Amino acid sequence: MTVEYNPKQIEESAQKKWLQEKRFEARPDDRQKYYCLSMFPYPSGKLHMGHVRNYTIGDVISRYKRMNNFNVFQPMGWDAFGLPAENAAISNKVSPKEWTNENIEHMKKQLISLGLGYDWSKELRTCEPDYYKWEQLIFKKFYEKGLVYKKKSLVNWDPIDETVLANEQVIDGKGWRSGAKVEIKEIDQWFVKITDYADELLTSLDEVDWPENVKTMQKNWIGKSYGAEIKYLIDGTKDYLTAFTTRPDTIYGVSFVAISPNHKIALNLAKEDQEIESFLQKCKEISSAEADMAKAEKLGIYTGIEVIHPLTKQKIPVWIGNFVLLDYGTGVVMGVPGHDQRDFEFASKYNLNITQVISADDNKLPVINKGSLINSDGFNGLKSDDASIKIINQLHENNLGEGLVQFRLRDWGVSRQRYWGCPIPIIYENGKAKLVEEDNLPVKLPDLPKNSAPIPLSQNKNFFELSENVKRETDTFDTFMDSSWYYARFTSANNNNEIFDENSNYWLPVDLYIGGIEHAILHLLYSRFFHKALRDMGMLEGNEPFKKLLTQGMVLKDGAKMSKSKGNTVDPQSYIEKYGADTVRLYMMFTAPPEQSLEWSESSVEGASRFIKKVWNLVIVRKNNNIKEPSNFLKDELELRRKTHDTLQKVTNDFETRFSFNTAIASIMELLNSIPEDFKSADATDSQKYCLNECIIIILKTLNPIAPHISEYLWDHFHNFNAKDAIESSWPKVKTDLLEISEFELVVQVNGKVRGKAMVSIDDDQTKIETVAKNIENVAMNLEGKSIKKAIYIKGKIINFVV
RNA sequence: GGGGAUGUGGUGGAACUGGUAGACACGCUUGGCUUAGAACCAAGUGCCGCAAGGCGUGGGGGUUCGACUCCCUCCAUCCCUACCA
Repeated sequence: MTVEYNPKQIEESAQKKWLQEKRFEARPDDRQKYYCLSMFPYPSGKLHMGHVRNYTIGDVISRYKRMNNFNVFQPMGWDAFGLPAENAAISNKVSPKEWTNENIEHMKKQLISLGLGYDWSKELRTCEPDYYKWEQLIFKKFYEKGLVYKKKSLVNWDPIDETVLANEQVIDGKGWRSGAKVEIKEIDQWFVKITDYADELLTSLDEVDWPENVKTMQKNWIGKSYGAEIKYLIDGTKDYLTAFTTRPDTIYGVSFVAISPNHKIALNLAKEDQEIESFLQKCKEISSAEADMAKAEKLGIYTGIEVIHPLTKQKIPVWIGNFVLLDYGTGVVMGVPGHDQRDFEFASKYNLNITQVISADDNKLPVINKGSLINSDGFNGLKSDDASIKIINQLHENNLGEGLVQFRLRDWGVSRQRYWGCPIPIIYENGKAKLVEEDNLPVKLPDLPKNSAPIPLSQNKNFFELSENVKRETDTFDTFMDSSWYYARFTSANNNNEIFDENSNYWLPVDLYIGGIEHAILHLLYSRFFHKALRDMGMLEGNEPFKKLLTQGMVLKDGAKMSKSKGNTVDPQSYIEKYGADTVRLYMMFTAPPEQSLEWSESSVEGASRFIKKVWNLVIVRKNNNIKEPSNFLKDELELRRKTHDTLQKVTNDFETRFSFNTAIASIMELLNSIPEDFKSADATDSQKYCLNECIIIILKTLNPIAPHISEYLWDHFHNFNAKDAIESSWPKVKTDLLEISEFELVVQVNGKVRGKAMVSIDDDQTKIETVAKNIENVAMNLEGKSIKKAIYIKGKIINFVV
């Protein structure tokens, strides 16, 4: 009579036990530390599949490391400020605070029910004054270090709702709620000088163990380029337009200069010229998102202004182009239609000159690649790179330009005109910005009146008006500020006197950071910047926050990201209830490798559940009777032992070097399938029982990080609650002497096609192998009447006859 | 537009260093058990073909004794693009 598997009961009691015995609460000790961090969630209401996947990966690795005697720290918290809380407040009439805290309580229960081994004593919520007080302090230190400044910048403005819209709230140029045509508006905002660290953010990527693709994305985002700033005298004035270019070698091909619609000159012209005014209006209709701007049709208008080419002294028209960004470089570009795709299209459209100044094999314009110069008086025949240097030198001599390093990276605008965020700790005395004194931190976010929609701080007089001449800043921080340093605060989470402490130096850096690939650039870049700035202010040690990075792919359904708008979401909760957390965890880890996207499949969950039940049925009916190791084993016994240790070796390797959990699980399944029936029967011999016990122990141990509840339960059961070691410690060791093989299956190919197989000894030399291979009937048939040119033998694998 | 990925049976995926393509699982088919179904167990399952055999890793080309793997080129899908987190 077997006992039925009841996941709910087993899992709840295990989770209760772990919390009671504080199994996952970490403190510094003598062991090697391992800080394993998964990106904390936005508390949107309930866990989604992406969370389940992310956190399962983190927990599996944490538990594996714990079994290998690491001192593991795995905390969890909440990225609790942000836009969705305000949206919920408007539609559900609950305060963002209540909504957020209720969500957190619910999601925390869900995380616990997944069996995730977090140190909840270090839990953080970014919306708590205890947390953001320190964020305000960091801002203060940034300010004092000169890393903060205010400047005008562009936002999406909804004229009906009178609010600033996020890019995602702008749909087809209209506000998502009001439907009003969105306007681009310029307002004064706080910026953090991340560009001061541009070079180091680039070079210290070499210090981290991150996926190459993420490093490449960051490098390209920072975008260090070498080029020149070239001055074009505005005809009839003494003023210059300065353009940055990475291709000074193409300067003789310049046929127009384009300025941004937000450039001072454009704005001035618009005051007097109706046509330009309406053109600028039109430009404002495109959302400020880069992707939208890039997709928009390239449009321009002639300004009537001409500039003097610095070398040829010819007159060149100045255009306003909707593709020129004010924030990048100088807001002015030189148009070289012969050698730039976008300039080529623009020039073709408006009938501007197109001159070829770089030669190419087929001379089909535009020629994007570098080459030799032509039509460039005095520089003809030079190679591009060489010519660039000489041209820069000549410009420099004439005070018309100079070589320059330019970054694509822009300073970080941290101001948000919203309620549910961390207040920026600034006071204006007679309009002059002043930091809030440290003793007066935190500047608390005011509560809202009951049942009130969120009121921006700028409309909350009680908050901002301290006296007639003294007002508070009413912008709140970008939520990326909140998430840029939480990894460090976890290490000192309960210290109310200091932002960081000696525990921080023990735990940091994060040994493994796990999160979605969608954060590959912004969040990771901001956190790296914070770490470096905090280091330079003496608050943290080390150059980089995250030593190793694992970017997990997304969970898809029907080939698309799960989202409410597409209506293709799958709620993990029902699966946890139906199958248990162990099955959900196993499914998540089995279905795809961590880095790849995972296509949700209902029926595959059944498969995971079936395997869990098979393990249950195997172990629940037997006990480890401490059978002594026999002196001799029969062939099939040795075979099972070999398979057992082979599996252990494979799983260890998959965990340790590849994070390849799907293949690890596949090999555990294979091991379970390979147990001979008679080993499991009631009249099995002691020696068979010994081998089966060994196999069960390895299965339970290797399964423990993935399915911790059932494996721990069965472990205790199997050992009569009297095991020598706890399952959650001591990863088993491979008995390598069991793995040696004396013969293998040789694959025989003729001209690369498989024609036969034979068992041969691993020690046979090539001559002997050839003889055996030629004697295989099908091989002989294929060799008949042909002469063998050569035979290639790869030891332990294959022989290929070339005929 | 720019940047980064991915593409293998009906499905998710495996093949780690250029050496048997399709491990493991889902699904499906047949059989067993059952009054019936569910569950479970056994066998089969890349495609074409009665078979011998041939074809086959997004398309086309190349390197190699040998290519899912390396090179060139084209196509499709996904992520990021600075105010979603």
